[in-house]
Amino acid sequence: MSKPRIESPETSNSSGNLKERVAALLTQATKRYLDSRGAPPDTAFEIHLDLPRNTDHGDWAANVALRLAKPLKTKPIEIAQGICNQVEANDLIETPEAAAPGFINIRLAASAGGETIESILTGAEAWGRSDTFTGQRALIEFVSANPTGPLHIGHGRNAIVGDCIARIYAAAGYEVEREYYFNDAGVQMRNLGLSLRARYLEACGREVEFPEGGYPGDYIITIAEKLKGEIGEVKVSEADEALEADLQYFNDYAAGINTGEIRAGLDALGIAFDHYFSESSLHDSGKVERVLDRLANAGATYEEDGALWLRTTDHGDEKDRVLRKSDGNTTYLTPDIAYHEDKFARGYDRLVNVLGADHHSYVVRLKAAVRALEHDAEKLHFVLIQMVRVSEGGEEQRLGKRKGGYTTLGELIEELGADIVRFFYLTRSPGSQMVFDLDLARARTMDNPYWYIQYAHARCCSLLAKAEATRSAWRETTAVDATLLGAPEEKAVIFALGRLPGVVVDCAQADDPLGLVSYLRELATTFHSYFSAGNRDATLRIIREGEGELTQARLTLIIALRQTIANGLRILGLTPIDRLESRSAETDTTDGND
RNA sequence: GCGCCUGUAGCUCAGCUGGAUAGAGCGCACGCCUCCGAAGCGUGAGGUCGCAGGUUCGAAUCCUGCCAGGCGCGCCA
Repeated sequence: MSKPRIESPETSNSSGNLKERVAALLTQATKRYLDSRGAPPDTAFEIHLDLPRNTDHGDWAANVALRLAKPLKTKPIEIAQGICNQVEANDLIETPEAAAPGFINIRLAASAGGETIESILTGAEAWGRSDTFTGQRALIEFVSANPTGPLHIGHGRNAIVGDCIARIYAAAGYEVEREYYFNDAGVQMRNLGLSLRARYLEACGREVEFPEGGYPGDYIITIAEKLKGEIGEVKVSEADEALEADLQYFNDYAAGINTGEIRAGLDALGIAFDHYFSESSLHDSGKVERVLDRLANAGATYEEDGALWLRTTDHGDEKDRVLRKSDGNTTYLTPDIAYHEDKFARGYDRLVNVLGADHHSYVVRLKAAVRALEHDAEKLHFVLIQMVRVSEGGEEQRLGKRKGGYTTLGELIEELGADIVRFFYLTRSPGSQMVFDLDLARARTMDNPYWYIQYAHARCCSLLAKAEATRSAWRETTAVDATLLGAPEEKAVIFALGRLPGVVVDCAQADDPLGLVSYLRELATTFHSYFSAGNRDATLRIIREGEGELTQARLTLIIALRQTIANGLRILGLTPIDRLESRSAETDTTDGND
């Protein structure tokens, strides 16, 4: 049962999301058109608004008429014309035009531009947020790396994408919680303890064989040295019965340090979790056993070869999966099922799991288990994060935790700063493999899209400061005479501003922040273009001496623009910059080649 | 062998719930600062959307089969 949507006329959604309002107008018109020609009342249609490439085609184009041509057995252009005729008088859009082969082209009315700016200024920090998903709760599980070592650049991508999805969900109205899951009961943690034990003994001058499946990275040696510095050379028993107790000690010590580093890294990125959920708690509380019972009662399991199997093939898997091995231990899958049983019991409307693409086979398995438990698997979304490589000086390095040396997330943040790291991770779709271009990320030049967007924001600040400093009289207001903003460049800016709430909702539905990043780049381009138009044509300059009302209107537009860029950046977790440092300060080329 | 992801301009990538001449950034070639920051803007060259079929009024987008790259295929996690 989905909860009813809460209608709240005070949020920016109802007043600010032009796209939704235009779609509503067309929906009404289409219904009236269908009625007028006696079509069956259940005739299905959908209003889909596209951004046309060609500005002659207006601000939006709808293709309903083309889609209705077949069911109505009518020429699409006739349907388009019919729908256009049914659009009721309004102050939002100009009269729509039917265009061959059957598009409906929509152009915003000039007054809608004024409305957009007013929505932004009255919305202020809330502009861009909407109530589309208000009343719904979402749980975003991400990172979930075990504390067996520092976070690497792959985890970084997961962390940033997960956090941004959470932020975008929140902006689209969801009540969001972030969760980090630890597999702290498995062999990975045991291997960590064994690894530290070996390194500690080495540090004490003993010759030991490094454990199979252990973690060879240098960071374990560092931890071992730290440990030795604290406790000195303590006798470590080699007797089997003593090993487990020792191991627990080494394990806890290493996990403690690694966890601290992981949290510090996430903290540096501005990522905070609402819950840290541990696998061992599922065992302790009996939830693992309970979910096995539930699955058995549902008839989804069977015994074979001394093991307990789950019939995942009933739900599209290629083979059934073992839940409990013949040695009596559960597989890693079982506590994960219990974990998701727990998530569903907590009553979320949407569950998002952000995980590495190398775990994709897990998706079918887990969804099968969720279905077997009779939960709505549609609520469970997976975002698969593809591999990250780093390129520097034209060379690529491939990174793997088990191979030892690699770039950690911490090193990346230290060198570039949290915001640039965050931004660069977002410039590719999560499902595409990405090459993190270190040279470009370092560059404080026009090539770097991060600075390009920040420059647009800084330029707005600079203009407003200039207006303050000169005698151009203007006042902060939420009202604007949009008829003064009729230049094509101005209309382009206004229209672009109005898209923010819709972009955010689209990103939420796609579980992909890239659309918002692209939007901000386009918005920056639109503004830079407008600004530069003033260089060609002085009448388009924003601050015009002696033209108070015009300057007033243009500066109000700039305030709305600054607000929109700032809000877009903040939704992504980035901090808008008011003033860019002069470039000459860092012209000396630093070479890190020695 | 099977499954998932990817293949779009020289390079890195958008677009892929089908729509009007296929986009951006970088690189390349030109042009624009007595003037609100040129960290910018404008113009141009550059593409058989991996290949071959199919569905459709219409396919980069959907379906099928190939080809290439990545990842994963355990009573490991």
